[in-house]
Amino acid sequence: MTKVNIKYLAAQLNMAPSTVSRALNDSYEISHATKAKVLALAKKLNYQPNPYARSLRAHSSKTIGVIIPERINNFFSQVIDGLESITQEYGYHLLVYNSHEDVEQEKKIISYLLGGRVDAIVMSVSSQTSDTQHLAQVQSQGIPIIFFDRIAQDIPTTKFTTNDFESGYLGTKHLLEQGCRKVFFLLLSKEITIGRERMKGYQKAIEESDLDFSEDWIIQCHQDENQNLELFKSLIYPIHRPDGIISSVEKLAITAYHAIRQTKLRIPEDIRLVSFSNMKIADLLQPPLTTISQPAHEIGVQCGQLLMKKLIKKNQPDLPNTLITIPSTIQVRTSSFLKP
Amino acid sequence: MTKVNIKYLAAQLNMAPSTVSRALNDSYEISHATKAKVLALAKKLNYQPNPYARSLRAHSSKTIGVIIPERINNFFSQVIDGLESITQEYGYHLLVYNSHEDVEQEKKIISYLLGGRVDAIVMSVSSQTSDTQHLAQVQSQGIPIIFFDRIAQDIPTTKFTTNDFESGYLGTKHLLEQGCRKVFFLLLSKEITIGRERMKGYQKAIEESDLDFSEDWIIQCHQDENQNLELFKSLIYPIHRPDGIISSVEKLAITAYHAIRQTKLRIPEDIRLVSFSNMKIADLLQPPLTTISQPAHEIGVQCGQLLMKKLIKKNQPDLPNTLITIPSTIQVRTSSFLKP
DNA sequence: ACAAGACACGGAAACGTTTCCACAATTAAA
DNA sequence: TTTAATTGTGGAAACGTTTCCGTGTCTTGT
Repeated sequence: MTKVNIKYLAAQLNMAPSTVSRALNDSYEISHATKAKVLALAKKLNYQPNPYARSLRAHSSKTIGVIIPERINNFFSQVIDGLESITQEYGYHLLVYNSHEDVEQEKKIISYLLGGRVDAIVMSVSSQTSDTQHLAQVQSQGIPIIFFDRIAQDIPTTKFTTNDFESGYLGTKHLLEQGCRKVFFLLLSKEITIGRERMKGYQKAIEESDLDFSEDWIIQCHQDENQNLELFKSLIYPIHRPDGIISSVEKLAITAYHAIRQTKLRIPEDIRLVSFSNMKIADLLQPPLTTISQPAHEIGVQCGQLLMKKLIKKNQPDLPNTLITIPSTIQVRTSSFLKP
Repeated sequence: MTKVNIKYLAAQLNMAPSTVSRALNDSYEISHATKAKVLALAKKLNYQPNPYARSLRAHSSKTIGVIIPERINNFFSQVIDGLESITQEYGYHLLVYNSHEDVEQEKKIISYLLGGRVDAIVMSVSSQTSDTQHLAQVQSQGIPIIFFDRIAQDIPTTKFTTNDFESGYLGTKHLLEQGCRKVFFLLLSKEITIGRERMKGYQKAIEESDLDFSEDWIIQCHQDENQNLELFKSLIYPIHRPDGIISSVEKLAITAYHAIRQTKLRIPEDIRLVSFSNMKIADLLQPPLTTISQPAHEIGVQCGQLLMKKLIKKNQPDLPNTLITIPSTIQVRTSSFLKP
């Protein structure tokens, strides 16, 4: 039960701690014989180096902080899986936090992470985040930060998104081609960039059509699911209801399904629906949901690769201030498609 | 850009590092005047204590390791959310790992975690895990470990599960009541405890009936989805196909939906289906899926509470070797229910 | 045979905290 | 007034690594 550390090994072997350390790290200045002895004892006693002593000494924690706005969401889980697939190869660990779409929570997490607990941060900002001062502070401490999906535009670093504008455009275009004359756009929050980009794509598609767009076609939704349900029901009940809906996030599409079902309307006969979503089982829904799905795993992988390149070697340049776009794919299913 | 640490603060204030440290920790032996001065400068220079120096000194990392067999799964995400809701109150951090249902991966993760990187481990074992020697080693190092859902029975510690036996029994009973005469049980792996428990419940329900059970009603599934799909199609194609299926995990139920759809059979008319699942949108499936769903968030919360009680105070007793059961709830939907 | 380098290892400092121990200065008790 | 206790602070050690610097023993070339 006594902790087996380098000093203990050294004492057992009648060697200096420095020699043991070097042997364990396979240093060139240690003879094969000594290395063998050290490694044998280390294995026998099941020596495990203390990561904190190491971190303290090396000023690097081999840990990456990941902040996501919600955990119960396939998209984020896939991104983290992708990220982990890269980072674990290099012996990095993932500290994962859920901001619950709450800026205050986000700030709190960031403040935990300052002070060297992580070597870098990978995050998707909360939908409430407009002021990015707390994020700028991360950079000023010299901690690399990468944004994905929901990015903070004014922080100079690498950001990964999908082709949100284009996808919003294509998704809307698709609805118009199906004969929709009144297409609503479900927006989670004006703050988040992807919402805005997707909305702009939507707006462009609408502008190119001959429909007389009205501002109230863009639905600002709440965080609360029940509020959204009531809102949607009120929107689709009247005679002026939409015949098409494009949802910028999966959660809202789910609620839309519920609302439409409760009002006894039919998808796609009465209302056609398209949603951004990374749901695996979109094809099992009633009816199967037309999705615009993001290459989540790939995003995670690319975040990981970029980060490892930066962290593994010393004196690497800062992460370039660029926006990397990985295209989404639209998968047309029954929810938007009326067979002739 | 020079790191602001305690020594630096002390130099600026013309005090000893020990005084500064005590002031920051609000020690009773420091005067109010000094505390005020120190705190003011610390705030001004945005001092952040180095967590690794602290951990090294205190032999505690304020970090908990979480190991799950898959990330893209609502159940595990909910558990982690519940766990985090407790641990973050106490300033604990979560290091999350995905074992991808692979024992070797699991062992590797465990070995990372030994050596003090985490103060405790919360995990659900992989479906391949039968030998638990690597898990026993964790305890021998004095690191508390808690299992949930998929537990390692022979490790003496607290384990959280749901009433798997009972749920398996009730789910099967429900199918029998719907008139099923041949009910298959989908098993992910014989190794995992919950699979076994659920299966035993199934077996009891079958035994109590007048059906002539055959061992091949229990379907050992693969890890690979496509293999399962082919397997299921071969099982439901012949005339001796089942008229009821109970799936011990969500993933297999999804594949069963696909298989049944591809063979042009109907749920529930031809085959009635029940599954253990924490899917949020079971009611939106075609047809809505009858689920036995676990109180995932609550499991996480209870893991967290137990762990915090153990970790916050010194010299707490070991975690009791008990099995805590939190009941699942069955939600009957169309997939298993034939309206008269 | 002797200087010069290579080789193998030991000693000690450093990373940033916390805490044990010591010690003045002040206050309370005798 | 002397002694004892209290209060506020400083010095230094310790946590477990890694690494800088030093040093002694061998080899090698001249």
